[in-house]
Amino acid sequence: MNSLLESVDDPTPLTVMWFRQDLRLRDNPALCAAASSGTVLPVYILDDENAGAWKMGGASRWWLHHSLKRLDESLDGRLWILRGDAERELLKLSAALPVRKVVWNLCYEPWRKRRDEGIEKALPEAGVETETCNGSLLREPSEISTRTGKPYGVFTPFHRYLLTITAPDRTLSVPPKLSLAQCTQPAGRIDKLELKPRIPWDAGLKQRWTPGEASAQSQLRKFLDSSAGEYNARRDYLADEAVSSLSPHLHFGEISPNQVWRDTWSAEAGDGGDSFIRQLCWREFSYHLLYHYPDFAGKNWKREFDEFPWREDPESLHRWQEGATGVPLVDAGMRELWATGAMHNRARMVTASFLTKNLLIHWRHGADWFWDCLVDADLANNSFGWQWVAGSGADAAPYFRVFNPVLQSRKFDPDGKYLRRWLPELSRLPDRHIHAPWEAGSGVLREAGVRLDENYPRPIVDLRASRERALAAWRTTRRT
DNA sequence: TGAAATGTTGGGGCG
DNA sequence: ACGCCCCAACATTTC
Repeated sequence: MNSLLESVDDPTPLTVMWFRQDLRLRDNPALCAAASSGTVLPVYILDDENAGAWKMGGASRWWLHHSLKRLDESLDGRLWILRGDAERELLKLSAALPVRKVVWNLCYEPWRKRRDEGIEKALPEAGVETETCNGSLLREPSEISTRTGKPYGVFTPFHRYLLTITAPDRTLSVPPKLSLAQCTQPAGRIDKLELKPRIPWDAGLKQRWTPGEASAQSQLRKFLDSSAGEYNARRDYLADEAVSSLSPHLHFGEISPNQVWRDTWSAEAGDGGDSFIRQLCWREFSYHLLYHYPDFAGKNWKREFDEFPWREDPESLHRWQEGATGVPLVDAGMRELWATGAMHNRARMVTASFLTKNLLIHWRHGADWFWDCLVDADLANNSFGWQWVAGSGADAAPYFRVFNPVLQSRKFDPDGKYLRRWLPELSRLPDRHIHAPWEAGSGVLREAGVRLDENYPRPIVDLRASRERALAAWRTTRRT
């Protein structure tokens, strides 16, 4: 605390801009609100104490490290870094500095909502004002309901409604003229959060991603200028780079969904644009559900799945995690995840279907692994996606919709480009056989240098038999 | 934002 | 020329 006090050389009342999932200056309503009330002290608090089971995973921490560095640079090195229980830290800060007010954009994870409610009481009791804004969603989940006043449980009407209330555009908040507080912390304070991995496994992440607001802006620009028009037609093709790759930027709030929405409409990208906007609406939908059903991240939304006979099978789970199931598309996806911290959406669906249906392993195990590996790990989206595939979620795929990873592979990676990128041991197999090496003749395999069970495994489950097993399991718990 | 089983149709080979 | 069979191609149903 002494270092805090010493750094104060100015008694001007301060407004704290508490950065959370909004690591940007552009279109940041809370930052604008803070700037308009005077001298701003920008603060970030790494609060692992309140996150519980949802403490940020390894890949996300890597991203956060770099994003904080960029944000700090854009704030002339004035970003104030704290760590620990946010309420305690804010109270300490307010006691040490002349803080008049704390402003932030809302978050919607149950643990954050609970914590923030406490802070909204505690700060005023300590004589500090608070103000909250909406900076992470198109619309506040609390403002949206069906005609009967209940939360939406089906995507299509939710989507339709969102289009009517949000189109044609929304105003972006203007980047403020910031008057930053004249106090600084010692250098190296971001490094001290120890967000970067101790053993350097982050080479692939570095190569794939550039965290930060500037990168988010150029990524959106690039997407809208080059591939948005073809997004609808090409987004499912695994080897194409037709997707926006904005998910981690959106998750950390390096760009606002509001701006993405607006810029996409103005780009007039036809059905490619519509289709992309629709994805943005899926994001809103998962936040809507998490907000209204705080159990959504941990529990089956459809309660009949509580009796589903999931298998405990650590060995198979491990093979799935490391991309050694013997099913090329599943392994390619899992290796992409491990190497880059992200996975093509089509591959997410296929790998998740394989885990929950062919392997009959609980979606929570899959969600936990993704949570740790994804740079875009997002409680709302990740939980929603897993429950959607597993069939236990709101407006989910019906359980019997089992993906056949070989057919998906042939359809969405016809020339095996994606498979070859992630499975070099199979790269010499001809297109015809790369999707299912165990079905290739021994001559073909020899020619390509593939030795089953030696340099590439046979499938750990029979696809047809495991599909039948899953359907049988589902029939035992089904309520009609 | 499925896959597989089952049903239907129509062209072509062939006795 | 005709009926029959095969089977690809497409449509429908079921899980």
